Amino acid sequence: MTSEQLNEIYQRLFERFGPQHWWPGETQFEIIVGAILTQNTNWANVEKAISTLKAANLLCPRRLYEIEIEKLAELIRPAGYYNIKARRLKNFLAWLFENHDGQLNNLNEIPTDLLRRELLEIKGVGRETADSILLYALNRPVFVVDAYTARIMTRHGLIDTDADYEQIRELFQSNLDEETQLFNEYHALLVRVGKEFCKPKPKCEDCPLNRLPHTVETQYL
DNA sequence: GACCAGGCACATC
DNA sequence: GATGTGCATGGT
Repeated sequence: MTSEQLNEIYQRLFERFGPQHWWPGETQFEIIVGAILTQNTNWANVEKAISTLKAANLLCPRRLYEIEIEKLAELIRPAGYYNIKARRLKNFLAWLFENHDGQLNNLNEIPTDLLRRELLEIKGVGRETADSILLYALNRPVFVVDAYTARIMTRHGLIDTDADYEQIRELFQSNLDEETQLFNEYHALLVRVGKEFCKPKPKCEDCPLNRLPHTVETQYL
């Protein structure tokens, strides 16, 4: 897997789909909330929960920090796993208020690698959630790996089927220019093509990544 | 009705 | 370290 191949994949995706305008959220905090709510969950369901929070004027750190967890759980119900996700949102806010004065702006001074370690210590914030927050909410050049990324790359025979999260992230980060905008668009494009073509039971014939270098036959492994 | 969706923590071996 | 399981809603 070379830097040229990774850049070619990006070019093909961008030419086919164009800019994806990620993350679909208006504020830093909305992006963070979305990153937690979308864990193993369809984005359409997350949008319902976000709309409810927005309508209740709760999409701000202070008010979400102060609301009772039971009320929060009920409000985010459409996003699924609502009890556990309410706890995870509370865990993030506890960290923000107890360590950084409740101000997202205070995170700007922290080096990316240190901030990533801090985020990963929050119960309910794993690698993908932490990296999504870093890239899309905090504009740090961190490549986000998700289920689509891994599935696309393995199905094309471009990485080992047993490659773990950090190995896949390393592959992208070390072979691409370390630019926030490139990582942003690249991940969004992988999700875009993954939703349409790289499903568990795929219909890959018209995928723009077809024969790069895989063949249609190898996709059905 | 089965399957899937932009994960994660925890138990167990 | 690898593998299995609970968490839950809504769309196809």
